[in-house]
Amino acid sequence: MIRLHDTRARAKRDFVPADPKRVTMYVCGPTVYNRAHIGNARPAVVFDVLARLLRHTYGEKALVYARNVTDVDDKIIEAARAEGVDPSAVTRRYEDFYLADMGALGVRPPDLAPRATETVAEMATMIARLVAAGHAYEADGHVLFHVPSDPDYGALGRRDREAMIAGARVEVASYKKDPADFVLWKPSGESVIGWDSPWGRGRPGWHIECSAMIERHLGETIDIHGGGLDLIFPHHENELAQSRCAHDGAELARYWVHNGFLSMAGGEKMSKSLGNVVTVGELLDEGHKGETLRLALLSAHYRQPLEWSSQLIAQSKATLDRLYRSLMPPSASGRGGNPAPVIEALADDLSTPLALARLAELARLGDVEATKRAGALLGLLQQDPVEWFQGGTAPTPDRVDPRLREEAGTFLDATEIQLRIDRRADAKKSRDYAEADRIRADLAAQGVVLEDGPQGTIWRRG
RNA sequence: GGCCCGAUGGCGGAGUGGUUACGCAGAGGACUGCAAAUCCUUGCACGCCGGUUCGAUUCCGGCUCGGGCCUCCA
Repeated sequence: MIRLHDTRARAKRDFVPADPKRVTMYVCGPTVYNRAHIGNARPAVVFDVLARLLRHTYGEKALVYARNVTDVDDKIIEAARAEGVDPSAVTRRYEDFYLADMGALGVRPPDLAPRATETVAEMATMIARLVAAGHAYEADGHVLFHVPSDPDYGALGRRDREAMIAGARVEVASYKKDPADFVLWKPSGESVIGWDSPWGRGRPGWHIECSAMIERHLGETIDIHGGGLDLIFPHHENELAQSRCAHDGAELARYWVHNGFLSMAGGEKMSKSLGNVVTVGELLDEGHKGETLRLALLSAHYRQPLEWSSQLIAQSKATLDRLYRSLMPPSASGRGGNPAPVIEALADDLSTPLALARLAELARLGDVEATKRAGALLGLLQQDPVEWFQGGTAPTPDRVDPRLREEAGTFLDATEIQLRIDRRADAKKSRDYAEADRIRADLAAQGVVLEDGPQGTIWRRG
């Protein structure tokens, strides 16, 4: 039995899908106008683990997991204008980057990755339905959702109307009937991306995108809706209201799951507007492996804040070294093969810290089979251990930060390293320890660590 | 101002009404030409003040501190 913390109930609930043969999950994906930062990667990794757990529980084919791509948005329009290119050039580029970055973190592509621009017709249909039902109105070229028409509005974020209006940081547009009303459709000028509609040429508001994509690809009511904590209000609140009002009261999602934030040193939230972000691409270019970053993201429970630091990365690397070492002969005994303790930890609201502790225990026992199977649920430990320790490609000049280029020039390939190990073995045989130590220190300076074992010398990249 | 979340050792992070996981880092030992890795041993914590209780880190109340949201945000 899987238990999940449901934001609406503010409590852990037993997860019971509407149809165990077709479990549906939707997670808000990226707005593609720049590179993803490591904070953006947290939901992708967290819900990837949840998807793996659901597939393990209900069957590989039983889960339909959709993660959208928001490819029409004012920031995209701005970015395209600044570059003097078509918005689609911007969105295609950053969608590709996103998939590559997430792939590096071991995130499997979702079953569906619908784009907003390919779902505009469905959005218009849903908007028209809301207008006809009296939940939305046209004003000054816009179509707005009328919040007072929905008595249940505000249940997800647990806030009442007065609080929302009192706390509003944004000036209320004069054409709104009610200060809380939000945009479903907005007009596009001639030079701006737009679609023809009953309300004139325009483009969709942000919230309606997800509602329409969910309706089209997953249905009126889905099992799990996921995303970052900050999306609860207004994004998910609005999504929920639109969908429920367009679907005769049918709930949009049966469980709402939200991940907490990453912070930078000092505990401050990592965000683009604060400018304290580090992108996944930068971290990879610094030589950190995607799997290390993934483990770092999973080291805290998904609802807890996680402070991102170089120490966290270093510790994650050390942990993976230890885990991978347990998979190598001769420590590998391969007995048992039961990953249940890890799976049980994940089933309890995705407790990755407890799961990782139990994974370490399996590794310590030398239970290779169980360690690998449990690792698969977490998206870890699926490489060949030798590849983990010795893998790495010579950085090419265009990929490397200029500050690192000098070091990059000294990258040693496996053949060269073996040559030096052989030379050191000769030196040791003739008891020339000074020369042996010099070779070892020289390699260490270039990031290659030697270990003398009973089977001879093995090496790894530190 | 309103709403919400959190506070466990040097660090990360579980869990529990009574003996407080685990990992990293630290210390000592074994092993090693010396290291590294590994193994063994080991020190270190439940924000503050009350209450309930035989007993509270755990339950309740208050406080302090930190974080998030309040229509850009994962």
